[in-house]
Amino acid sequence: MRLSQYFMPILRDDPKEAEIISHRLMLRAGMIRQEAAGSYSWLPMGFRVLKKIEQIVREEQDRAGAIEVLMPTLQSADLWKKSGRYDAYGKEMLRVKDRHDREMLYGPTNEEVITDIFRSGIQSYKDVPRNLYHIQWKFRDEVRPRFGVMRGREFLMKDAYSFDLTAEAGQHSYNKMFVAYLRTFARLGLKAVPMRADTGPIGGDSSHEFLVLAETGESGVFFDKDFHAMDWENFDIDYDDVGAVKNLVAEFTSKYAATDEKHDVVEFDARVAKDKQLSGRGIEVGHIFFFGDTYSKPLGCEVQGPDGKKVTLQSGSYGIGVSRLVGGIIEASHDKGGIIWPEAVAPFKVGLINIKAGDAEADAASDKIYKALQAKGVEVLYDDRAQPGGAKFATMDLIGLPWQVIIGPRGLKDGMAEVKHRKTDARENVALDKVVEKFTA
RNA sequence: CGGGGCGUAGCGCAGUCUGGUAGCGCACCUGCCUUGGGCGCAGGGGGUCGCGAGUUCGAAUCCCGCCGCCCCGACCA
Repeated sequence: MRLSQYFMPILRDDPKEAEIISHRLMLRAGMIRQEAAGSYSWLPMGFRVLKKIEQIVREEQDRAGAIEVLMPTLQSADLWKKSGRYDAYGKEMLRVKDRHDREMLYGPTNEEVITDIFRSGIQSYKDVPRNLYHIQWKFRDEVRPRFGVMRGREFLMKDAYSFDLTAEAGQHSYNKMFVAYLRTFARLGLKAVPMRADTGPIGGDSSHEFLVLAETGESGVFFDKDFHAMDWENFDIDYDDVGAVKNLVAEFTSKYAATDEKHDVVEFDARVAKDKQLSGRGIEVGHIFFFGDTYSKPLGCEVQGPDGKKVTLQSGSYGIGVSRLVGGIIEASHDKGGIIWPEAVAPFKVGLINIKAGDAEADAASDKIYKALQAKGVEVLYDDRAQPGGAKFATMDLIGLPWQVIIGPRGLKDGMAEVKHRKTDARENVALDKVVEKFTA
């Protein structure tokens, strides 16, 4: 993409409404635009990142055996009345009426709908286990939306729902999602620590929140320093190997980690040596629950078992805040100059800077590399505008593409381009005809 | 929902107390110059001053009502 033909409205000054860094940088980099409190339009740069995160989440759900569907944003109130949540949910649920005065709502979550869908599609114990998920916009009418996309009212969420014959089988479904989350966040370049979470009325310990450590997080967190020494990248595992999956979950739940809501000082002291006790703040990017028959029972989600008797299914639900992750990744990865995108989610891999746009030689060299990168399928944003070099560097640092290729008279006289790594600021002179292979190797 | 604050050009702000032709910086447009870290010179465009009603010869400014947005707290992917 040529920047001269793109839509990337960057701001030089910080918008005053944005307090936290990710919100400021997203606005300044022209990724989003606020439409109302907690409601944002996604501009091209932001949308590209959102789609990349969504795709990684999707791939890891698929790999774990979940099956993608798509449910509507507007739901009928009927199902919610059956489950008892229509009244229980309170003002956070946006309620609307259609032209026939029927009660509808903008889905804040989908347990009711999915359970109803699943119920009507299956009859036999042979039809389980299954895990259905979708990636859809949700609306929760938060009292106080804030922090940009980190706490919007409208947000993109992946929510998966598992159905099993027994609680024991359900636990395996839960464990698979746990592992899928470890894999997902690792691919996003994040270290998201699983922490025991409130299960509400269900009890047990089958609920975990995944928190990205960041100063601006909304939750206080307490955890064992040993978490940092664990292997957060290699999660190759056979999802059908019940024992192996269980062991991996056990490993990542063996050390103390809790949000301030669940923090137990006595237990912390007992399990973690003083010099290994860490505390800080975290951003909740995922939350998984196993809740048994809470929704299957009132909604009559049951199958006929091998013995001919009806069995109410056991369920869990598993959420990832996809739009929140965009902000979360920035919170975890930025510097004074701006955003530093992990390659997996960067809107473009390479930023090509033509320092002397308008100069025949610089234009020719830059155009050539641009076309060659495109031909090789390397995502490149080409700053071909006639602007002073300094402004281009500042812009490129702000939007945080992982690599910058800098073409200017200084290098051109030796037939060289400069390749800069945004994250480390490492610079390397590369012969013009070797630039492309640097990104295709 | 309690407390605090803000709404004036795309962004950041001054002007409001004390009513009198709507301003500054950045951004933008034109030309020249420049091009290795937000460059320089000259010229220029852009505003129902959040909305509505009032007071007044005259309202961004005063009065009344409404709306929107942000921050702190209590609640949440």
